[in-house]
Amino acid sequence: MLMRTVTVTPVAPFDLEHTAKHGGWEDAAQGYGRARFTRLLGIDGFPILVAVSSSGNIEDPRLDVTLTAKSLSDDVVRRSVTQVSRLLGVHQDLAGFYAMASGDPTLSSLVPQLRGLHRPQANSVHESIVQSIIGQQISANVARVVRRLLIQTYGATLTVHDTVHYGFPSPEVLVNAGVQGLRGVKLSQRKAEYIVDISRAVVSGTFNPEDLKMLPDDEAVGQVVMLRGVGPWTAQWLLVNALDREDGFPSGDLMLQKILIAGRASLVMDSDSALSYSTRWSPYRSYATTYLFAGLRLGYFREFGLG
DNA sequence: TACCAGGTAAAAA
DNA sequence: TTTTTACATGGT
Repeated sequence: MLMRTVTVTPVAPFDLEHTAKHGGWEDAAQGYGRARFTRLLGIDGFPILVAVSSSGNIEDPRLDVTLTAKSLSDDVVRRSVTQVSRLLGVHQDLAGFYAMASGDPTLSSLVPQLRGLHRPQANSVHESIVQSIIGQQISANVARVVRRLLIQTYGATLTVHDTVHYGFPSPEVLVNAGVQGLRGVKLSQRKAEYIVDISRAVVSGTFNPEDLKMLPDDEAVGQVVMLRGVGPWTAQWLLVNALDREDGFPSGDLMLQKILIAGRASLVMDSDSALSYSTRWSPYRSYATTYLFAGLRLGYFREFGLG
């Protein structure tokens, strides 16, 4: 087993714990513990374990990225570092969002507590779509159980220091697992069909998910909702979680609607009124979304019965 | 026991 | 065109 360490300098301010622990979905393929972010990547189909720790501070951040794999060419190292930089959103400039948030009644007290939180990005567009389909209509806790089962059943593995690390299953593996295989990890018949169909389209080249990154927001949404199993909620989360757009807003999200009600003591909130309310945060709505959910995980809305 | 949860597609009206 | 309904399952 080989190891290499590379230093990455994020755009300040950057807080690794906030970004890796509170910024996105929990996931059996990646996680934060002992002041380190770990993730198993697949580069050219070979598993690469990535571990990231902070060696600077929030205002002068530096990240030590350690790669572990059976072989590590310079090219693999370079691509792995590029990928993990994307995962942690190190290039994102928070200044515009912070300026907007300082004058906003809902965000002004929350945002300083999360200073340095960047928006984590999914490992791939395909992975983000699959994660979202799993999460449709079920609670975050149930979704976590299903995701862990899927990843530990079908993901690639790499054992380092007697610890087994899991990667997220590739489209090929999900096609081979088939609908029956996915039902076995507690997915519904319908969600299993969605995931197999979309994965098959990726494998066959009918659908090239990474091409969405080159499209404007509305065109990317228009393309992805044509997939069976992907609706507006999934498409909007994709803008935030995988396409690295600054102004996505999943207005149909029930939990987000509840957060908005809590923040403004409003009586009712549906998708349209949530979208209407959110325009005050434009063009930084992806940041607002990420910060609100991070606040939720930290118990910031507990007084309103949330979290 | 019932009901809800970071929705969606398909059927029914 | 708009309104229901089925879907799976862990937590409360």
